[in-house]
Amino acid sequence: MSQTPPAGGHALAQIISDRLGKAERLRNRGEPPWGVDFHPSSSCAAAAALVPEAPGEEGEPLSVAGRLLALRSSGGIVFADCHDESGALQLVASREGSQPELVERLGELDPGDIVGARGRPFRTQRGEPSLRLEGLVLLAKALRPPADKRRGLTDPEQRYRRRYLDLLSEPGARQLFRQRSDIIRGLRRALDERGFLEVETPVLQPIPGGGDARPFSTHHNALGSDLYLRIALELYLKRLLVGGFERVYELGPVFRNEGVSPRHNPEFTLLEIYQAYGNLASMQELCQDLVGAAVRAAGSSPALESERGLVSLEPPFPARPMAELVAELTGLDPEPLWEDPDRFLQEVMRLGVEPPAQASPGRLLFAVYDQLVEPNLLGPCFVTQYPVEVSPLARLGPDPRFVERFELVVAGRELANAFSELNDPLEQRRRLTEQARLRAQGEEEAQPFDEDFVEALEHGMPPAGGIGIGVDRLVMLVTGARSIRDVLLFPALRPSPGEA
RNA sequence: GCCGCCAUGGCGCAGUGGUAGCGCAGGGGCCUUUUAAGCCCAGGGUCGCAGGUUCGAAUCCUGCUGGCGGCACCA
Repeated sequence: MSQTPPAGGHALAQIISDRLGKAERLRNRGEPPWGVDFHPSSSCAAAAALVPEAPGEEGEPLSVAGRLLALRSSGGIVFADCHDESGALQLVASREGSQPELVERLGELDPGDIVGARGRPFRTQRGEPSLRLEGLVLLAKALRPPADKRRGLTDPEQRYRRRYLDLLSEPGARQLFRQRSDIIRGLRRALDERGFLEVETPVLQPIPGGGDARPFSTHHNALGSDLYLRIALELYLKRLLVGGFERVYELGPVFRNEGVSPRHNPEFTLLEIYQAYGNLASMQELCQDLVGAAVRAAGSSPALESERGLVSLEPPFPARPMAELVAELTGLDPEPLWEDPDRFLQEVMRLGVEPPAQASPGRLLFAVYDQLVEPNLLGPCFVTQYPVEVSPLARLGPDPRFVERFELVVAGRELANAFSELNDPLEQRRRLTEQARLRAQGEEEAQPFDEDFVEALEHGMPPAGGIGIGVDRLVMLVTGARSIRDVLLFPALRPSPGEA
């Protein structure tokens, strides 16, 4: 390994080469730059708390481990900021207070290096909690420098592509992902307390059902069959209701072969819950409870600043039929138009709404709601009475044009989707047959027919309530994140040219 | 998939037609209490990629790649 920097080379190449040289010199001295064990007795934050108040006084010896993010050498004294997950502690080596060798060794380390340090806690003249070094061991030499110490990593591409650098240089990033974990744990705890069983169903499915979305496809070599990554959890969880489990949920990734945006990632985390002998009312209550659990777990206030304005997540959330919201917010009353689809279509187009391919009254109503009402609905609001045409898995309501379904809308976004589940196998067969017909006509998002699922219903599924919650969007809402990429550790990006 | 904006040393930025500059980081040196330490010295990029216009392009044009935002689809 050459120790001479390349003449006229790239700055980064020079840095790496220089650091490699340092690593090599350490190795030659019998100090391996990687792979040494070290077990700190204390976290940096805990050590800082043990520092005596009086200047000049020293505490009992202890050890910490972490990454050096700044080194300041001033002649015979060297300061280094050691960071671990808990916080930071300043390491100090001075000719009068430590072995001279330690001053030397600390001084030749680089920002980014991970070290183990032993010493006595004390306070510097300026009052900074510090550790007077009595021992120092390099645990991992960093060959590349950390991000800019002043500004951190501001290029969003780099933040997402090399998340570890973002986490390292932005304390807020780590905090956000800790909140995400807290929220997910809060949801699980709330469900566990209510007697729900967490299950795992296939990610690879022969028929990707339960939602309207285009799937990713793959192939199983040994089986010689095509498989799809699941777009929803619904049909397998309902099979479990047939099987006698009465309260089940699954929280995990689903995959949709669709566009990427600040609110969409091709893989995202979905929570689906099914409760035998539940209905729409029990799902509303559960939904409110879970949103509340998420807010509490995140340590957030129920009064949240969203892109659309201030939102209060204090229950209860009001419930409003879709047709009522449309009439109120667009002035278009769907009721008198229901028997006159042609006029309905005209009125819809007059509002500037892109009409659906199949212009039935229900689809027209949904189009107006979807394009004009939902995006402007601050909420929280349970939007109820969805047209049957757009809800092939939900039970009909008293008015057979509509199903017993709600979506929870907050700040113009769907946060949850719930039904009284359809358990009539004959009706389900008709609805899925209709979906298959639309699919054959080229509607790629219509649901494929799943004979095995219908057969399961023919064995008898108890009446049930079910709900799906977009976990990433819930996390965004309660943490105030603007982009879904901010709440996903490794969001979807195109492969960079170098790794394509 | 469509539209708009962006792309300069490791990081953050300036430079809108005459052959690139600043701060941080990195290298050498001074300094025993610093904490965005300070001071001195030297170094590093041909300006995302490929073409084109021009006597001459980081700077104008075209295409491509990547990112961001919006639309479409959806959660």
